[in-house]
Amino acid sequence: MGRPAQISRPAVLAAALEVADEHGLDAVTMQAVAARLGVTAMALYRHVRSKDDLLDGLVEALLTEFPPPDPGLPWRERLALTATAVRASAGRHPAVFPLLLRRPAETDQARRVRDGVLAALREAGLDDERAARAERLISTAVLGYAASEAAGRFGHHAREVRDADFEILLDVIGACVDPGGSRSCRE
Amino acid sequence: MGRPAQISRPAVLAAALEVADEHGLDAVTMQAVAARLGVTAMALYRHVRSKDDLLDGLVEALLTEFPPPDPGLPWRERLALTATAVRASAGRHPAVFPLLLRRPAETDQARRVRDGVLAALREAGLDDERAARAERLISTAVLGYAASEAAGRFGHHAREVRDADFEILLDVIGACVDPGGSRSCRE
DNA sequence: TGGCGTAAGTATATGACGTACGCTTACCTC
DNA sequence: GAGGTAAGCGTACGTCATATACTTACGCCA
Repeated sequence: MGRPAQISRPAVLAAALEVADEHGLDAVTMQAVAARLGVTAMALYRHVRSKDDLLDGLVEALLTEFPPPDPGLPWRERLALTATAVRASAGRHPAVFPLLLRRPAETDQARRVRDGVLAALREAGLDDERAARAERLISTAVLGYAASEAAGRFGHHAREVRDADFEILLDVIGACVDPGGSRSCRE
Repeated sequence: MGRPAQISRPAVLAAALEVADEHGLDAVTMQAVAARLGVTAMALYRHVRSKDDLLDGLVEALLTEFPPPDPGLPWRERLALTATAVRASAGRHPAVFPLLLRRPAETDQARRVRDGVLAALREAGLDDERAARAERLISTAVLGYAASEAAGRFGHHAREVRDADFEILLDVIGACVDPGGSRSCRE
């Protein structure tokens, strides 16, 4: 019952993401997002609780962008694919990405990604505690790298340099987890 | 000549840091900082160019908090001390710290810290290019860890767990740079 | 002694922002 | 159609950063 909806929560989040991508995070105002949807700012409040809720939703939307890696692949490849997907997401949405590091990350999508990483680590032979620890460190390093890159902390460096940096980061992570690595994070 | 100053740029930054520590980054408004100093908001503009300049100053102030490690110490210890100091700074000022990852970090203090790390890495035997690369990865990992911890991304974990995580991070970094480490970031 | 220049702080105003509250609109079900 | 109800709107308020112009309080020079 009631009047038919012109907008929806996903539409609000999509519009907000567009605004952020085009004009930066500061340009994400209730009025700007509403204008893009052809409604008034107050109309958004039927679909998001507050501006903070909208920003949380943006983070969630970002994490939904990349699919989980094929579970048939070996663990190391799954880790690399996930990390690369995260980095690519940061590249597509540099303005929004830093929010990932500031917010609790206890949403459904965040859990989905984390569980995938945990599964890969357990497959690599780590017990629950060590896998949890490794996941924390790995996601911190990857998020930190992606956020730094998105924020332009490496901005004066060419793309190839940053790609090489990231490869090394993946190598170190892999070597650290791999049972064959001599100085691993497994002891 | 002119009227004697009641406030100064350092005083403004100190007041802003207090506000941030006590009530969070969002509470750092020109009015709140000014009120703490007993002046009007506009008086601050004699000492900071804009609110952004004030926030940049906050980051700078944070980096000034810890002294450079004793140059007589071995490189590995210097790295660990710097990383630990950065982490401690994040612990003291969790609200401000995330700014470090969002801002260019091309200020004097940021350069001072970076140059210290670079010197340690060159002492470890890395050439200029590899040292620069290692510095980027190391500072990203350390900043990322400290920021995550400050933002509460590991919040539900006990202090000892986080301390142990950080130790492992330092170990991995050390092993990666050390000439003796088998899978190092030096090749 | 007194005015002048000048830098510090104030007063006031503006426009953008987030959001509370109450109203209108447009659909659904009887 | 009449009523219920959810969606979107109009209006209003308080807060924010900041521009502009004013006032205050000092050192200097006559």
